[in-house]
Amino acid sequence: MQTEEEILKIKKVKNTAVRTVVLRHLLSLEKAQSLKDIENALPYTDRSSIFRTLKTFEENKVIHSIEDGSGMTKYAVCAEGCNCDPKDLHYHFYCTNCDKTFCLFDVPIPNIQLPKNFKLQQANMVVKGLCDNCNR
Amino acid sequence: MQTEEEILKIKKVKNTAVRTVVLRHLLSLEKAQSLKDIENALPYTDRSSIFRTLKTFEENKVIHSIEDGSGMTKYAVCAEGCNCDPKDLHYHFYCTNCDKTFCLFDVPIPNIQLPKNFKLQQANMVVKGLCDNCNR
DNA sequence: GCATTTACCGCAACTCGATTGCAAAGATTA
DNA sequence: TAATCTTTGCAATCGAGTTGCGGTAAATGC
Ligand SMILES: [Mn+2]
Ligand SMILES: [Mn+2]
Ligand SMILES: [Zn+2]
Ligand SMILES: [Zn+2]
Repeated sequence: MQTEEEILKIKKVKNTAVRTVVLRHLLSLEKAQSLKDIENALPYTDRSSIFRTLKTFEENKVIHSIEDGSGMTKYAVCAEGCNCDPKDLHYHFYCTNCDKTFCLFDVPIPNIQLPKNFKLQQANMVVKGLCDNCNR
Repeated sequence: MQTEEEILKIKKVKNTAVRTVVLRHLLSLEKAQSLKDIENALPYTDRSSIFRTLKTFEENKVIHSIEDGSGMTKYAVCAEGCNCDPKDLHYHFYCTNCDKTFCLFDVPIPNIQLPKNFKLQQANMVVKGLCDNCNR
């Protein structure tokens, strides 16, 4: 597991206090976080600073965003070597019981046979249901 | 192709003026529509009435909603026989050039091998890229 | 080191899609 | 018809996201 500093260095994002604390927070949780989640967890850091940090992170592929249908965009740290290309596509799971959203890095995404002449650039794949913890 | 009246009858939704015109509008376009799209297209119908109509339609599986990442929820009429179950899952395509979002009913969704003890209920699968019209 | 430029941060205000309270109008039932 | 339930339109509100701006800090040039 890389440290915040290593990640920011690799992705060529300048290290600042806010960026370090936001990235550290995202790394510390397996669950994708919303802006509000982060804001609540880091009460001394301003919302707009967190917001701009997330934008910067996303532009530089430190994190990727997930639209899970909850009304709030969630953010998760990219896997090592991720370039946010089609090859880095993976499912996300949203648990309808515990509200947890996370990356399913280990579930293979099959080839998507788009209609003739369509070009794939990106995807937002959210699978919804019960996580192992809630399905008992 | 079923008429509005037939669809509402099958789905056991009472037929009203607003419902008929909203459903007719959705049926007339192949592209998924946002609340604002519909509002603009039906200037004499109130936004909140359209909003509540869409909620009613969704609850009764007349339509389904799509979070395409554009910031506005889009709505599309369910296919005949659709129950909004996992078996009715299909991809949606969002064209990053022309902003058109639509159902890919003909692209098969492969089995998703969720981790052990996870239960699939629903999914929001949005593939993004260039549609055939924009990819030239 | 010191002045200048650039980037980042915090605060407050604002945008805009979504949602709700409420009363009037319409439909259904007794 | 009278009572009841549903739908509709209007206005207000909510809330996630976004932006303007002035202050602070970091980087750059001399
Ligand atoms: Mn992910
Ligand atoms: Mn669809
Ligand atoms: Zn769960
Ligand atoms: Zn297009």
